[in-house]
Amino acid sequence: MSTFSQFQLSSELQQAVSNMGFEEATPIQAKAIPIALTGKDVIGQAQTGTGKTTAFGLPMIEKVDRHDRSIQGIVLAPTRELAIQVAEELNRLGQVKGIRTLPIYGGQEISRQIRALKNKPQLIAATPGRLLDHISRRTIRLNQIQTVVLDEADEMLNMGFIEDIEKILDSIHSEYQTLLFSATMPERIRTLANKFMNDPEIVRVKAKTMTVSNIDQTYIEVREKQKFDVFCSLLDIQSPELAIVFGRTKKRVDELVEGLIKRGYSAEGIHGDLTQKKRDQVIRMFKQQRIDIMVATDVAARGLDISGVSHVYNFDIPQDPESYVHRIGRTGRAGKTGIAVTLVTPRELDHLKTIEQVTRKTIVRKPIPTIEDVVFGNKKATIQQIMNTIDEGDFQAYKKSAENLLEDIDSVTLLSACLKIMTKEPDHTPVVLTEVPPLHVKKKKRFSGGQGRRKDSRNNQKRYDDKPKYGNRKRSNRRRKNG
DNA sequence: AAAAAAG
Repeated sequence: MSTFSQFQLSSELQQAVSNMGFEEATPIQAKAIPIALTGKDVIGQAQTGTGKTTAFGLPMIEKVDRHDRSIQGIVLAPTRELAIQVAEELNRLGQVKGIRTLPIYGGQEISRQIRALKNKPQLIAATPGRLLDHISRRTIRLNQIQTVVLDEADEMLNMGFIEDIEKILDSIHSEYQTLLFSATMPERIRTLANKFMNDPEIVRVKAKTMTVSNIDQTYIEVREKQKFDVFCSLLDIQSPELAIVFGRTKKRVDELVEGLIKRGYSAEGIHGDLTQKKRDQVIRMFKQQRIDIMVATDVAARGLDISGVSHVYNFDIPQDPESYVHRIGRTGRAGKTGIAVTLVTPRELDHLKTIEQVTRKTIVRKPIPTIEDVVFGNKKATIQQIMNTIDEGDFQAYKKSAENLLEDIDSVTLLSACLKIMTKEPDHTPVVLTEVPPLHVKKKKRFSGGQGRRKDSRNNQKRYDDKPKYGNRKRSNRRRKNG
């Protein structure tokens, strides 16, 4: 068990760490920080939510020369939200030493960023595309770079950023230290490391500390058409403080938000087709708990660290096990237990088994909640509301009426009536969601008949006639013959 | 097949 005081950190950074309330280092921090402080390149294999930002942030900030007002370190991240979050965290860590970090990402007015750059931040947290833009405009110069961090490198690879990253690294001419963090180590990442890193030391954190240990994982089998109603029942029963709901597509997210609002929940959606302004605003509102449900595509699956997320709902089961781990990792943070519920249609059950195998954790089946469960849940929520009001006090104005009422009616009858009016009836406002096609899980490649894929229209026409997209199984079995 | 990211 390591504490931050064991690291060779300057007193300023020790102060910064204790200001943030950190004492014990997480495993990745314990392993990566001492090595990174010596100036060596580090490859850290760790999931999100393991305290990576601090792991690379402290060594990076330690090296910054505060009297030099040029950019001395960059962090590259796969999504805009992540870049913003990393910048916030680095700003907190660097505050005592007076080191500032600027987030640089697409979708925000570039002129605004250029103005902000005039304030001379020493560190930058960026998405690759916009950083390249700045480099070509010469609004960002990378001739004093001491440290480069590649955060979520495998995700940046998946999103096709590797070329951009190489361009960025090629344009740095100073001598710098590289810290690379990645949950997995595919070949392409190793190649990148070989090409750009200098005898890196690899540190691994066992998959066990993969953050899912303190998350209560369950699933409910539902038919597609029931999903929305079942989901609303869940919300009523569990009354989450702060919940993230994941949908499979952007359209789906929009429809879910609309449906939830129709039923009186306070929800907002976030996905890549919204303006960056809107995205920033939704994240902010959610963090301030001005909305308690955030509906998202996988844009919010990785890395986002929002304190107090009590529940994660997979309205649609995620494509791959890795995405599952990332999504549910948004809850159960900072030592608290989180709750993750996944809605699964019958034909997705196999896929759920695959996820279980990969995460090596049983996902417990729960029955579809009954009306009674919902009524009970609503009653409980009402009682909680009353308790909260009592805690807050400030109901002097009602006491006289209460006393008058109690003269004629006994307290149990009176309170029962109050509970009755306050308790929300299950809402049945019809909400129609566009069905998402059933998840097409990748299977082992089968002998394709040697034809390969043809793109000419004649062939397309034929395929269309032969294999209706969602035809029933018997039919397609009968027709599987030309192998 | 979907999502993300430069405009």
